Amino acid sequence: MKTPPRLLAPQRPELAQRILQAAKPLFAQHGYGGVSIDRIATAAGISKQNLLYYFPRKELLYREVLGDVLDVWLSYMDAMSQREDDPEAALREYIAGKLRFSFDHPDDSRVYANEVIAGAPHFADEIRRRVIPALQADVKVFGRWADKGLCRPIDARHLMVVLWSATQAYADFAKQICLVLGKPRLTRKDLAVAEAQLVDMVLRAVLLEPPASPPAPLPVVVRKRKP
Amino acid sequence: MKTPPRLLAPQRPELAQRILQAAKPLFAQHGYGGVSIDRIATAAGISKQNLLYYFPRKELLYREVLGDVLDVWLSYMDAMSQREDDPEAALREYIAGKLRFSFDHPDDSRVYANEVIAGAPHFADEIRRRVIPALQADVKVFGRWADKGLCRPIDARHLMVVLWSATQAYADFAKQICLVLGKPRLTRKDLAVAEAQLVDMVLRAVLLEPPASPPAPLPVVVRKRKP
DNA sequence: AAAATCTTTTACCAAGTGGTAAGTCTGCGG
DNA sequence: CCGCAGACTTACCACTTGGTAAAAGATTTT
Repeated sequence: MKTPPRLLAPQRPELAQRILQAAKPLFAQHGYGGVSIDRIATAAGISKQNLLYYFPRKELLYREVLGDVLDVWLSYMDAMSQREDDPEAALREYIAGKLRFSFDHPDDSRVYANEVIAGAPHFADEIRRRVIPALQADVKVFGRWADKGLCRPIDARHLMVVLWSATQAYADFAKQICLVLGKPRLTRKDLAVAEAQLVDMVLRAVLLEPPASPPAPLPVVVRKRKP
Repeated sequence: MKTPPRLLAPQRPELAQRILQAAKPLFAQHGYGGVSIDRIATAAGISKQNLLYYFPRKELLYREVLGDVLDVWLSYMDAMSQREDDPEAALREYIAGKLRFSFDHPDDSRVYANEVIAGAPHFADEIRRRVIPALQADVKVFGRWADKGLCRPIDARHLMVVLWSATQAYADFAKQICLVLGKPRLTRKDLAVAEAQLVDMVLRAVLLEPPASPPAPLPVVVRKRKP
């Protein structure tokens, strides 16, 4: 018997890993159809045919990238189910985690965004299998919180839309946000401001009794010009 | 003073218009690099060379599409400056408008999203010229509201991020939201639920005195199975 | 050292890419 | 009827696309 068709990587060959790393930012920027395997190979410092040795078809490579992306993404998202008892702590942790993901792995976020915008042509099944259940678990947590009188009865699904989109915007739309903020790129400080404000907003929407008015030293409204 | 002259808009040849219409959904789904002019031509029902007669280079066609997209987008966004006096009404109108845009012009939203995710390689200048000023005007409105004691002093820029991303998510990430909601596609009713909840959330975050607890018949938390 | 396996390169291909150049076909005013 | 400009087609081009086939190196196993 030969090596079984390897699907997911039990210790992936080093070069395969390098290829995936090279492919990620390219797929992130240009989408599946916008990159050629040749460009990826060049970016990885090898020949196209050598790349095809590790990933016989372009789509296979892409799916592998997407799979890795999803692994990382989900690993940042298990805060909600951890703190079943404490909505405030759970939500704080969740938002912080998702913003950290956007800051630390912007390309992952963009790859995923591209795939979804395109209508998830290569990954709808995987999303159904791995993302939706995770989300539904979180939605149920909200249901239990509401039952226990720990939070207001809201439609958790739409709340998750706000949470996901607002946090991922700091990765996917970073360029635009930079233009808005007038900076060349986002810093951890920017993300901290975003986090404080988003947390405050969500807690006000979710909790029965809102947090003490300004829960943290809220930032200045608009930067003043020099006098 | 008049509105700055549209570049190529004054009575565009009918066929050119049809080409742009055909190009939009393709760019929306696949991004700039993911579509060939040949596919666009076929979608428009003409030959590639005939397309090149109207748009001599691919990038020109793309920019024209982007320009149209931006026109539509901005036309849905002037609510904030209209109601200088009434934050609540202004925000309600603004969110409703942006959600209407997502529902009525999802492809426009996606084209724009793709461009920004790619780092705005073809349109950074246009964004600087047309989007950023519009946004900064809105930010200033928040500043005046705060000065007049009409709203809490928040960082309006990050609030706009939430507003933009959350509303556009219903276009860009429609596929994923459908999977989450378990429906084949989004309906006006879904958007109405989203609107009610987002409005409620934002008003709680922005206004000094939050809206009466459930401002509208809030939806059920999770749909029940049939008994 | 020989065999077997794993890795990489060379050579090649049909189809598709954005784009050019030169025609042909229409309608229309003179 | 002519000329002529705008609209469209035919023919072509160099280059890139994803992918195959096979041979040549390299490494490990026997």
